Amino acid sequence: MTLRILLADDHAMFRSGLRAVLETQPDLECVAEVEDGRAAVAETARLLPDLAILDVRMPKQDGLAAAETILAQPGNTTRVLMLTTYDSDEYVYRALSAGVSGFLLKSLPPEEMVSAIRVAARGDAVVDPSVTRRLAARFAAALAPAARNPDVAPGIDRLTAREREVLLLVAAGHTNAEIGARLFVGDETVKTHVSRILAKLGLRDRVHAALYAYRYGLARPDGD
Amino acid sequence: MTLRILLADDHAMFRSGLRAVLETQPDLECVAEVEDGRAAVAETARLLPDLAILDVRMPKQDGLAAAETILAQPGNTTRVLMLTTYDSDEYVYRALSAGVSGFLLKSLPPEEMVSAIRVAARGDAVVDPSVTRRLAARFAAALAPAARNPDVAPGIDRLTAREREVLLLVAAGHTNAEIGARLFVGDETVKTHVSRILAKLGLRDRVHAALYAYRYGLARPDGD
DNA sequence: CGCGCCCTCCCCCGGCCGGGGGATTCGGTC
DNA sequence: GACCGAATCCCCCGGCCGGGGGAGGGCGCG
Repeated sequence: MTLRILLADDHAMFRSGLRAVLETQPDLECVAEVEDGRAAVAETARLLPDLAILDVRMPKQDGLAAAETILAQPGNTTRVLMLTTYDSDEYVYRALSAGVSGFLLKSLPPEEMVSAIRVAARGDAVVDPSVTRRLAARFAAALAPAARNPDVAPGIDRLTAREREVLLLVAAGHTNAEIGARLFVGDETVKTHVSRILAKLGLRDRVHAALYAYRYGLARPDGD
Repeated sequence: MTLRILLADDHAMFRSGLRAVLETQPDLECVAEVEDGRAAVAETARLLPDLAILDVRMPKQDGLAAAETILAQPGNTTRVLMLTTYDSDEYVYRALSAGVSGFLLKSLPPEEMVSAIRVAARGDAVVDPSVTRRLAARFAAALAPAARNPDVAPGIDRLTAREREVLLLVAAGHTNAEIGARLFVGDETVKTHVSRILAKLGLRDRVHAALYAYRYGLARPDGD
């Protein structure tokens, strides 16, 4: 089974270079090359590739916006790998929020690029080490205040780790299908999680679940 | 300049295997081997290695606690690489909060282990793809609100007084029928109001309407 | 008066949601 | 090995929800 890949970058030189790298691998097939974000979205919808490799900077629509559009499609199965020349905090946060499967620098050696593509295609995520470092620091900083939160949410300890994860996504306003796509599981599974959450916390529906999360500071309304 | 490394794992077999891998690299030197967390902390303090490779599960004190102790030392210069057999969310969060430079599965191929060691030693971070995936999901759900901007509710002025009233009740978690009962109108009427609210504000469903209300301070999660 | 806006109610319909089952796999525990 | 919890996926079904219509009545304004 070959991996069908879409390539989006405004530099023809870079595209052909990457394409050449892909062609060294018999199981990787480049099904489309586009040079702007809008075309990336359109071609992804048309060809349904397994993976879309998007440059952050592109004309008409940048790669971040394109990634958000693609990953927000109901029933989307295309994973997204973001590429950038220089890393930047905002880009990373926005990309991860959108649910991309990878965030890499263009300076990555070809063989590592290939392995990253395979990782992303199977649903795992790969982030450049220099980016991971700051991500980890940010994560640690944001986790510290959460640890010393006074008002403890009643019954939250009865939830499993996965259920808490789903609860936050519900609170962010996502549908079951979207949550499934973001967590790389079926929407049926998400339904089960949501049902258990509601039962364990004694809540009526997902709106109340969202209120619960906000009331006890587990989530913020502006954190989509 | 050689990298001085401390190895902590309770399985002698694994230690010798990893040590053998390290010895294939002229610039990597294993300065100590220990089999429990307490010894890892003590030897790190004594030998001041550049890198400590800690298994999560160890007798006396686990790798997480050891990492926290080591990294919390004032003036510490030893980076920490965590290893685990099976990944688990809590482990990762706790490890990253402590400030480790890497979190890898023991199943990692030797050559990748070596490259990860170099990444960690230079201060960047490396996280196993399967772990990164869930980390990204968690990040998207919980951390994104870090970069936010408060505003005046856009489009709120386009709502009629009645619609604003309904919006608050939706945000409080009421169903259309409940809102109808409270306002002494039919639930059909409430449906119309809700539809207009969603259309005017460009929102998708009542959950997003609730988020909108909280985000712009129109309502509070604890104010029913 | 005619017009527009708001509130109210109604019908159809497709889709998401939540409850009720059940099933499997995988770890961990006893 | 037996048992249990967690996570994943599956089916059925009734109900709420949201979109797209339509259709009255009240109220203010030119």
